[in-house]
Amino acid sequence: MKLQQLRYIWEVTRHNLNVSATAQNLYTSQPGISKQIRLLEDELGVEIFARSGKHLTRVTPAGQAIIELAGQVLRTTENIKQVAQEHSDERRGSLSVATTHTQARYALPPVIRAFREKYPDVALHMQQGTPKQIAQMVSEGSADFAICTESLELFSDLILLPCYRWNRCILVPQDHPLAQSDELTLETLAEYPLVTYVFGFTGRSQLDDAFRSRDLVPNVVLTAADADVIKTYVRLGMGVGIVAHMAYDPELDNDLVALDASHLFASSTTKIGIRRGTFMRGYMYDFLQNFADHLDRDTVDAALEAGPRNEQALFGRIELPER
Amino acid sequence: MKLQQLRYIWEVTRHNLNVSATAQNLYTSQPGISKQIRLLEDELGVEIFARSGKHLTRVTPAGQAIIELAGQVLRTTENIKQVAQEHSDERRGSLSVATTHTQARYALPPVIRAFREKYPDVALHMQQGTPKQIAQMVSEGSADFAICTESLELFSDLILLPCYRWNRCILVPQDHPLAQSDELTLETLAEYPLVTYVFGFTGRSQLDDAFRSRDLVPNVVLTAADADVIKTYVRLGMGVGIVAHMAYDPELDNDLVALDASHLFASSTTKIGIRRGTFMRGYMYDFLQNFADHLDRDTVDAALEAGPRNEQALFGRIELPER
DNA sequence: ACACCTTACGAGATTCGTAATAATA
DNA sequence: TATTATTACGAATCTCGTAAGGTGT
Repeated sequence: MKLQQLRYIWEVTRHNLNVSATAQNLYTSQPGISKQIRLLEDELGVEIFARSGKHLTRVTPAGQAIIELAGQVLRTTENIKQVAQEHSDERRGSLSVATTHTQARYALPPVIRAFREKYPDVALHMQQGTPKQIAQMVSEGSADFAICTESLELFSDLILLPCYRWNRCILVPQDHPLAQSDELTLETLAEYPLVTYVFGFTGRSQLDDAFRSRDLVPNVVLTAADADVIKTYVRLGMGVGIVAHMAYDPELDNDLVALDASHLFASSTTKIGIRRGTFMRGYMYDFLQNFADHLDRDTVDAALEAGPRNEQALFGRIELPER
Repeated sequence: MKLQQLRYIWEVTRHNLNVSATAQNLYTSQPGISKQIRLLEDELGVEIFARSGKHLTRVTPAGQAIIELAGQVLRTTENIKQVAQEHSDERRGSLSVATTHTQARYALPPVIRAFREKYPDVALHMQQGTPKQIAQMVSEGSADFAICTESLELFSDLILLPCYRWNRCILVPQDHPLAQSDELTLETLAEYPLVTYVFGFTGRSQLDDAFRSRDLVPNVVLTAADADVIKTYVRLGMGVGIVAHMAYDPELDNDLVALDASHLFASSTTKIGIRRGTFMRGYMYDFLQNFADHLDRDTVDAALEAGPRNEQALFGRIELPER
């Protein structure tokens, strides 16, 4: 059994059992991978992939379990490398952050700036995606941190660190009737065409819940994945925008009127997801605390050690900052 | 990074940093190991072992962490092999049981016999040792099950499955004054020279506790690791024997008188310790339930899944059999 | 002086890539 | 027919064991 063989079966599975595509992705040859997989199967005495003729069609039950364990092995070897690098040069390394537009655009810039200054030799990667995609990335090990508000709960191998709470504001052009209103209600909102986030993004579910609990059907005429697009269409008079409060910039957006909507919707919590068992570099702790001050090293370690879904016990008492 | 390199650093550590001894044990050459370790250190950019001249003197802090992770990797690869074998032939495999004399001699024989009959193609290994040694073996992965009464709690990576409760009896020659007594007390016992287990063996601590709680100092004139030795010296008139009840065989030991002592000492619990994360073969579940009927597959799985030291929650309500 | 690790070197095995072959959708 | 996995084979690499060389106790 070789580490490469384990990597191959893992990667082939990740590439929908397409050996050719896997080979290209790993900059090696199809026959090389094919052969190593064969050798591993021979050594173990089990078929990992079921073949029909010359195509891999599916993973056998044994393969299922083996690939799972192979993933564990690969992640642990990754940790070994991290440990080694931490001890050889704690200022060098890499950090891969997967996040959504909202975080990348409004919450992360100051954190990233400070991090770059303190750790100029850490290669920083940011990957943008939907909440599900970024959670998947971290779960697979292709990113270190997932930062978003939704979907992280779906992956049981992620540790969740709550960071801050936030709520929404209503955006309208200055000449809009609502611009003058001082007692905003859901009922009023429901009368206007709305422009807000796509489902699955940036606390959209909390928004729907609020309307539903009053038996209202909001008239959402346009949805977008980020606030910048939403603001554009609000400016075009397409409807009333509902965005995260932090997405309103009093200077850049001074052509729009922002009305606080904290009383209309339940607040959302932005969290950071980390793969259980990840080795934490020193600069990772630093990044976390910079993003949310209550996430000091001890708290994070405790969360990483804790069993599945123990966040409540750890964070139930902490007063999260409000944005 | 190669699996062999990880195995080498792990084994060298286990052999007190003696590369030569490790090489002999692994049937390979010293230079081979030396070189692979060097290569790994070069690749990782960290020294794993500290050297003074040409001797390995100790493990570096980085090495400490790396070796720990290497152990994880090796155990996971072991699990991969087990999974493969389970799927290729569920009747073939191996089972390594580490246990003490008392279990091996009095509790295990019927279980072993039944197991051998049902699984003739499973290679069965039994290793005898002190409770600490056998716990260590399982913790290191050189045995699957640790079966004993003491010391298992000391290893936090072991899952403990309580099996049965037992207590002691007093053994005396037929002409001994105590042979007639019908109301045995600790005070009486304390008047006679005693022969019993060595400290750290077979519930010895419960025995000491009982005397101490009455402010008595037992006159222990001889200690042994097993009941057979103890009985031998009881026969020689060396003193009054205190052994596990199951160690008295009415037929073979009919020259001795056994007096029940359950009312004098707290009962002890024999447990099975399994390394957390071990892949369980089908025949392993069978072995467990054969040894203790309440250890069915679901119960065992639940215990293996549970967090550290959750045994109380799982087994608190189960009435353990008494022997 | 002994035990031990490291370096040097050569034989054997392994991996990997190219080219050719076979099978499926 | 186009795509994809397997087989064949040769070149480069790597692993491993023997023998020699230093180093510390």
